Formats: sequence, structure tokens, C-alpha cells
Amino acid sequence: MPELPEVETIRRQLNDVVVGKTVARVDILEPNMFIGDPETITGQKIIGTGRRAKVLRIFFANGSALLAHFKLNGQFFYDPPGKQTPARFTRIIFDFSDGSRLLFNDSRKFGWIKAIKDFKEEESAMIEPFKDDFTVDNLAAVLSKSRRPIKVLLMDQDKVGGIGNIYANESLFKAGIDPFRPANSLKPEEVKKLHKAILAILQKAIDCKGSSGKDEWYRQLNGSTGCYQEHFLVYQRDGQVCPGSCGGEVLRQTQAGRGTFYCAKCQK
DNA sequence: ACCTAAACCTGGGCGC
DNA sequence: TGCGCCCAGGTTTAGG
Repeated sequence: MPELPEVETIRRQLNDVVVGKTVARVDILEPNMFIGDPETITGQKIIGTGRRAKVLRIFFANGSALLAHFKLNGQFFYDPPGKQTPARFTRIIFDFSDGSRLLFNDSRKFGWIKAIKDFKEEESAMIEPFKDDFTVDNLAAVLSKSRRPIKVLLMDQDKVGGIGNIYANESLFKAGIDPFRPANSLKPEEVKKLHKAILAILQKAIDCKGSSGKDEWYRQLNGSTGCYQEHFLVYQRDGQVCPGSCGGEVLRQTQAGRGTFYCAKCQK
């Protein structure tokens, strides 16, 4: 559940069920995936949740925090008291004092959870959709500084936070921009269009509670799939007819090691 | 500064 | 059924 809409969906659902609860025990089945000392949060009460780009945050009353990154296949599942979801690939289990629990599953073991003793917000130049700094002007400034392909730049987490392969592809299609164009070649009108497309696509994906694509690894906190995959315009649709009116075909090419899906006729 | 490939791991889908 | 190959929502690191 890697990108911004999926992490935000999980955060909201998690917020509804875990705030106010106390962690009774942390069961670490895969030691490499837990960074820090689990004692930092054991016995501590959750006071809130947050998110920075693709990183989920859980805040505790003692000033500590848990950070979670799902990478490609990570999942959070919540079991109310008495329920035990049979789940494959469970790596870390958080037992709460009321008998409920939170499972961190990850088939590929790429994800991680980190316990931080005294959480402090770190300075960062990265701009992030839905935050105040994600303005057309700031996006234009970021893009103007690089000749790298626009799609690669959108996915660079040091520059723009939260956008991954799905939403970079979808946003560029919606904006009608060729993913291979140098970022600094975009005209002001195009940056404006792209900015609008990113926010519209991400918001719709959040409304859909995320994308469960072909592989269907992403799940909501209760195990349900999201529905944004039903709205994919180009992602994983190579070989199909372009959803625009051009009559062309959706193509796939590799870019920076990732699949880029686009329509050469609609995206200039 | 930029690019690529490989690495971290594992599962699913496809062709044969 | 099985095997080999390709693909995968992310990030980091090594090498050119």
C-alpha cells in the first residue's frame, strides 16, 4: 500500500480504532523489520496518528512515536477483541490492553516499523500534495531545477512526497504531459495543469480508499480492497485502447527501472 | 548532477 | 504439475 492515498486511508481508519488504546505487547516475528526498541512504546497510550508522504505515524503519550513504511507489499490489519484474522505473512503484532490487536504483514519483508523515543518533526525541502507548501509556484520551482524526466522527478521523494508509480503515471496522463519530458521544459500552463491533475487524482483515490491493482496486495485496515483501480486510465493498461478520444494505444516503457504507462498521442 | 543495475525478498502469472 | 522467466505499489547503494 505504498502511495499517499493508500497510506492516508490506513491512517484514517487506524485513527478511528486505536487512539486511546495502550500497547500491551509487541511481538516481533521478523527482527530485521523493527528498528529501535519496542520497550519505547510498550505500556504507552496512543494519542494520535499522522502521515508524512508515504510514512505513517502513530503518536504516544510519552512523546514517542512509531513510524511505518509499507514499501511494496506492507499491510496493516486490525482485529477487534476476540477476532483473529487468519493472515499470511504477519511480521509484527501489536497487542492492545483491551484484547484488540494490529498486524503488520509484508510478504516481501521490505517494509519497516521504527520506534522513536522523542519524536520531532525534521526540516525538509520536500513539498507534499495537500500540504500548504504544495502550490503551483513551488511545484514550478522544483521542476525548473531539473532536466530529469518529469515522471522520475514526481516520484523523487526528496522533491515531491507521496507520489509513486501509479499516481505519477495517472497524473501525467490526465495532464496530457509526456512522462519523458525534462521537468524544466514544462511551460507554466503545463505545470498548472499537472498540479491540478495530481490533486484531483490523489483526492479521488483517497475517496476510493486506495488502489488494489492486479497483484491485489493493498488492503484496507479491515481487509477490503480499495476501488481506485477501477478508474485507472493508463496504469497496467498497456496494449489497451487509450481512454482519451485519440484512438491510440496505451504503451509501456521502462523508465528508471519502473514501468511507465502512457499514450504517445495524448501526452505531449 | 545524472543514469543504470542491483540489492533487499517473495509471490503470482505466464508460456512451454 | 513443474520450471523458468518476467513482473511487482519502494528505497538505497554501488558504480559509471
